Amino acid sequence: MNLNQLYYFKKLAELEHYTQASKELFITQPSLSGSISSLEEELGIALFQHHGRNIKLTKYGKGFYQYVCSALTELEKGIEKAREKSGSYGGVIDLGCIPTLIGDFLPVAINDYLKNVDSKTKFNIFQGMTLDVIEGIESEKYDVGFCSYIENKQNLEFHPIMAQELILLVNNNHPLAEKDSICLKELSGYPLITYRHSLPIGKTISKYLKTNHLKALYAYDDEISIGGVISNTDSAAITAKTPFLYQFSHLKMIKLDIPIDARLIYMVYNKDSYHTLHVNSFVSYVLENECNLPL
Amino acid sequence: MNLNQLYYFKKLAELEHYTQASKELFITQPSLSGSISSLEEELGIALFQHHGRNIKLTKYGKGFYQYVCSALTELEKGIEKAREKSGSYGGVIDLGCIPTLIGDFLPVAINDYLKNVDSKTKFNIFQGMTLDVIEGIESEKYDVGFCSYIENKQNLEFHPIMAQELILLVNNNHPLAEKDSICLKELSGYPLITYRHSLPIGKTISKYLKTNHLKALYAYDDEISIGGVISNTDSAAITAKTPFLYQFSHLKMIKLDIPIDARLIYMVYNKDSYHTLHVNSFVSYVLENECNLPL
DNA sequence: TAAAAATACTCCATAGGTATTTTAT
DNA sequence: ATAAAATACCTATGGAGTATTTTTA
Repeated sequence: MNLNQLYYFKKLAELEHYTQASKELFITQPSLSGSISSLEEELGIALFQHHGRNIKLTKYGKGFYQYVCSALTELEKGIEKAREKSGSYGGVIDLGCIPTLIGDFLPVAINDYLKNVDSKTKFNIFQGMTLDVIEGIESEKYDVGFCSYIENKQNLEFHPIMAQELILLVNNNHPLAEKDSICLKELSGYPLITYRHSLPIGKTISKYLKTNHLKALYAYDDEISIGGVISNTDSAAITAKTPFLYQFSHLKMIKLDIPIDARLIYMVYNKDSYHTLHVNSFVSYVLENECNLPL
Repeated sequence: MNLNQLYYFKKLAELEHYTQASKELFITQPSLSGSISSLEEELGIALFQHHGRNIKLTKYGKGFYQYVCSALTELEKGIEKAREKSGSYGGVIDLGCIPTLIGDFLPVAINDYLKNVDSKTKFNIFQGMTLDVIEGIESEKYDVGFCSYIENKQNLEFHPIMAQELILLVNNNHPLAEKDSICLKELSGYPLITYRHSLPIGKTISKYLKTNHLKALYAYDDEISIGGVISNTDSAAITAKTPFLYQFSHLKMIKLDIPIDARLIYMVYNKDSYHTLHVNSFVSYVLENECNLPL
């Protein structure tokens, strides 16, 4: 038995006419006849019967037809899914991304790619914390991730794509609100909040605070939470400068003496995973055109 | 693409080891390697990737695997169903049968066939009125039917297989209960019931009653209904003598002057339909061994 | 070095083609 | 006479084989 026999059988079952079916199948009538004969022989049962000079499906052919249809449909779905990942255009790319890039870097990168490289590519975007993104990359749920750096991941390839400036955030009533820039050591005595310590950015900030003997409340996951708190308390926050913060009025962003490359965001992918041409193409494009690194 | 490639892919996806898979598939490792390569090429996507000297399914291979599995499962179900109808033994035969033979003729015929010809045959028995049986034969729902004769069915082949004696049925209190045999014309004046006129047996009986200027209530579908009525009224009934009547006590069966072959029951099948070897074998067996006709 | 997969090539089975015959309208 | 399917025969593609090389643990 082979796949063509099944396609031939399906068509013949629908038309109940060898000559007609053979035309639609782009084979000759004797070829179709032989193909069906050998299928019937292999099954040990007549799928078609003669009614005068014409043919009709038998009871058994009708039964077999149902199974063949669903088998072929299922197979074709599989082929289509596989092909939509490849093909010369129109691939599918699954992206994992931390919140801070979702509204800013990522749509720009994707739009540029669609405009300049392949407008038929479909992007599935999943949002999550860095650890979620990394897990998705390792499990191959995502093709490419955008997140912080994580150590001891030999199978992952990290490429820095942008630096986020770390700033001091206060509301307009805060005693430091007058300043445009400030040193970390001047913060001593002011209540400070920042990201949860389990996040890479929390760890990074913690490093700078410790060398300056500063304490802080490490409790937040993202800039929106931090912005909300700062709007309504007299705490100050160390946070990444992102467009999310612009939604709050009455906030003041103050430059800090933290190196511009202290907080880097990376594009990451699994070195051991197979990637489609589309994925590779997107990765290359981002590396060459969308990186925004200091110096 | 061909079916073997799919079977090969499935096995390789499960074992993730070419040499091992090729053994289980009874082909050589290079053959398997080539087969999978061409499948990957046709799909335009890598289904497996290298991990050192071993291989692993890719994300895309995993997706494709799901579809291939269900397609192959579906196909195999179809093949199995088709083969179970044929095969050298163990076929399936669908029978339609009127109630009067269900408990008597049919189980005997089937048991004899299972004992003497093919013990692996499976019989699906469906009960219905003659017209239901005929409809099932015409629609190929049934392979073989047992029922009365119906006219103007050129595509159906009827073979008489038994005669049922038509008798007068009364209860023990009936004035005629003393008699062992009686002529139809002696029934004038007694209330009579019999089968519904829409049934073939009702038509047959009606013919004999009319030639003797007798009237009757044509209202019943089967012998059990008739037996029940006769047990509890002082009507008499013209009915077929069947084992169903033995469940009633206090009933008397009286011979009538109706020819023994007035009521014939037929085996019927569709001349235009394809029949498996098993069906043909059963039909022949019944004709040769289970017929019980007068003279 | 040994185990695994890929490559190079060879061969034959068979899918599909052409020409023709058989069957039924 | 004609339309439909089956049969007979032929050809060429490609599926599977053997022998060998490449890769990597």
